[in-house]
Amino acid sequence: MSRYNVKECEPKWQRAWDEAGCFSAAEDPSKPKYYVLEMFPYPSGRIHMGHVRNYTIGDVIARYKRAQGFNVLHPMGWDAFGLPAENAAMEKKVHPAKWTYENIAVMREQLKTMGLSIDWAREFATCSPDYYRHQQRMFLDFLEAGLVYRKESWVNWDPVDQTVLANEQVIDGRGWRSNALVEKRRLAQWFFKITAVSDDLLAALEGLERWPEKVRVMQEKWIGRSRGARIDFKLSGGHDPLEVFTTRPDTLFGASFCALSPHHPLAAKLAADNPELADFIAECDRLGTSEEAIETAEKKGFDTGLKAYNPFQPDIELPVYVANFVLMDYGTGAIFGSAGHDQRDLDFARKYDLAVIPVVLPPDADADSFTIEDEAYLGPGTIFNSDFLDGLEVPAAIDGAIARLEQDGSGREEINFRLRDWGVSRQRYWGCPIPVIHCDTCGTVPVPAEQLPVELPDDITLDQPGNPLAHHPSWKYVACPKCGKPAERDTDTMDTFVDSSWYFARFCSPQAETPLERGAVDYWLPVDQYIGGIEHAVLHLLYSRFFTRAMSRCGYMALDEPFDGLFTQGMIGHQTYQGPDGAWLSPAEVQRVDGERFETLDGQPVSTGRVEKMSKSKKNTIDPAAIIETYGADTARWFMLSDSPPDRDMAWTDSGVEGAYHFVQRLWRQVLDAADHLPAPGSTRPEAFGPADALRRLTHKTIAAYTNDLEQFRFNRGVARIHELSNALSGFKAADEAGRWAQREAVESLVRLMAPMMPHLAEELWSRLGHEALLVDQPWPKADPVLLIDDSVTVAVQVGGKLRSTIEVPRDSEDETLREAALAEPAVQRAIADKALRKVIVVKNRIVNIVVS
RNA sequence: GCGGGCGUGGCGGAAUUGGUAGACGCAAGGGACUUAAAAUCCCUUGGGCUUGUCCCGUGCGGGUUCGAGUCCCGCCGCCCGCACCA
Repeated sequence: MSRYNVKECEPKWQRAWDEAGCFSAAEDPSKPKYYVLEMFPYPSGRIHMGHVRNYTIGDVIARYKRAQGFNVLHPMGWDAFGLPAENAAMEKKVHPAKWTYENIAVMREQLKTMGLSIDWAREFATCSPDYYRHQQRMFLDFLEAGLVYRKESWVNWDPVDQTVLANEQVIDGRGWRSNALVEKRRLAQWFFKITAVSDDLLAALEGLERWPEKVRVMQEKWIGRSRGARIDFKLSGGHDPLEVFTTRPDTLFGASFCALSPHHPLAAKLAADNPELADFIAECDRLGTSEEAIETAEKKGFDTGLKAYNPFQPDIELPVYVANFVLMDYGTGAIFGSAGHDQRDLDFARKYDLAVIPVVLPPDADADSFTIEDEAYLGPGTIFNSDFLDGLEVPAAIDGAIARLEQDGSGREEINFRLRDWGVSRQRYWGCPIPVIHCDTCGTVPVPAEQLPVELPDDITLDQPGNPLAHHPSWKYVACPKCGKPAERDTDTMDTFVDSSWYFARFCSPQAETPLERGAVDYWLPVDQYIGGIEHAVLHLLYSRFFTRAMSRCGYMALDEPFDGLFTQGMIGHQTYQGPDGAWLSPAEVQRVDGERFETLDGQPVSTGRVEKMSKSKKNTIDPAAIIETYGADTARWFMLSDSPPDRDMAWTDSGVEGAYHFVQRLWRQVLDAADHLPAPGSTRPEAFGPADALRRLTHKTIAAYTNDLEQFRFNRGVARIHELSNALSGFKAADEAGRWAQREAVESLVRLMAPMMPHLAEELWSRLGHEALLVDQPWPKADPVLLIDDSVTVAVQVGGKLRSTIEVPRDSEDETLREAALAEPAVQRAIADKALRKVIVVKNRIVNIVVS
């Protein structure tokens, strides 16, 4: 028996598709478009299993939509700027550009072996001046539109990577790449004004119906809108009033102190002639922002001696503290403490022996006896101890308090966001240069359009810490474009998340002389289906949403949301192995004998750990290139789609891959066996089908259900249906011409349906079935509705809710017929025995339940 | 602590959205073919026993219903995200 020759067939069909130009996309207003995009890869060196899963899912969708008649755009590119290139440059003494482009070359070839339906003519790398010059152009447009600005601010400084990080890039107080404890520094930085659209970014989340709920919730939390009031507290000692922000103005009558952030300007002012306070502030800074520090930090305060006066109770003196738990970058950097109804305020009040005045009475509590002990009361209730607010429910009291503050002129309603503007300056070489020039006379001057791109110099030295662009002997020295006097370029480069915030739009017209071509983006955008990892739920996906709005404001497009549908795939894990000494072992170093695992080299017993995300440190990675080399791309793709739902984490197993490979070979044999005696393609179908009807029904049911599975990303269910049809075919023997026709229909449908998942095998089988034209150009099969409905159905018969029998009856039999047939079953009679019939529930085509007493 | 998700055989997972629990696959066991192995094909496979179309069974305890993996209430466990946001 012949075997399917993967090594011959896969390259053969890849060439055939390529030569026929199957996947090159062009605008065609007469056809509905469909833009499928997977998150583009960082060129780290080799593709990994996460890529294989990501691009397999995307390719299934792209090929399926194409077969359905959509004009599909499915491009690929490289997120090519970033730190690893600089690190590699330092370690291996190779230029970041060389390292990056060599990696791209390797990964491009690896991706091509997967047989993806990609329009490679649109490929680009973000590190190319042909890409980043347009990014510089847009940066300047944003600057002009007021969406970019420069300011000095406290920033997150990563001492290992020697660069600034955006808030989004600080995870648990550590740099997202280096994992180093982040420090606070004050630097002049460029910012994208993402807060200008906070409200819209939040409100529009609701319209993203084809996004995972989880991602929308994460973005909602990140944007963090809260409604409250900004209130002026008069201060003693002739100071300006203290502004505080609160979401609970209803608790103002419970105020017992005020507290400032250690970074608050007033704190600094007071510290100037109060050394003890200065010491306290310094101590707060030392504690830092690390997770441990925050977790264990006790609430601490320093009494400034100042007094504050609540606008509703101007006669009561409130002490003013500087407190370590008050954040400078939220609200106004100052709070009032309402100890009864905020846990932090309560902890603080107990520690410094301040008043605790409850002002919200829980629904069933008694005003005379209600007290606060160790837990603040945060729930709903009625206001008391609060003058004009007494008797109001909390929401009404909030409104009432705000109204009174506005009336008095001592405060106003305010909406606050957690979201901060996006700091994009990075003190690194391998990124897009920020196209501005600093002139002593003219200040910050944009680089004139005709001087773009500001290109990175090639001759750099990476062996000293800090920014190579700043060290470069000549690069930064230029004449001011305005006055002509000597000036300096900005030596920072943009955060690489800027590069990935608009690449999806650039794919629409990758060769355009302008950043984007209006006709192309209007036709292709938004991306209809975006696919990638959940790890970008906030960062990349939020930045892209901002960028799309910013690009629209600057006239590049007329669109708010870049990604109509989003699918986040799960991670790929593998079992972990450890030797007797606890050292991690790679799967290749482990052998299985009689169900036990041993080290291949020395036969030492191996302990098997849980399935964990593939990582170099645990040595549980599998190189996809090796898998494709051995089994072929179709096997790898099929296994990726087989068992686990695509949004869930999955485990890579040898036996799973082998199972997929066996199925590839089985399909090959099955279709070839059948091909020999099937009627030729194009001959006429006999009138009567008779005995072959069951196969025809299954074929059409499979088409309908499988199509539905693909629409819903239920690939594992689809795979099972292919198995089912294949199983039915292997038990099928054609008795006559009609049978052979049904068989041909089943086989060809099987091949057409599996094509998005296993494109090479399907194409080969299609040609072996006698077809001249490429399968990839064949339309998606349509299910015949008549064949989806069975003539007879199996109805379950229960007695008292327990299954006792099943009956085979004509479809849509009358209730009475079902009832009688059910009662006639011997097993049913036995179950009823001498009990009285109470009632019989009949659900047409489904079930009969006989209730006895 | 807050928010979200999940809990079904040895394993990955199905279950028409309240109607025959365990589709499909993996693993395991048995058999056929073969001098043998590989490959392939066939059969068995949730647990139990009294082998009956019997009993039990979808994390645990209750409830609603003719009927619950699915809905409601209360627990337990795991995973993910956020975390001094006033």
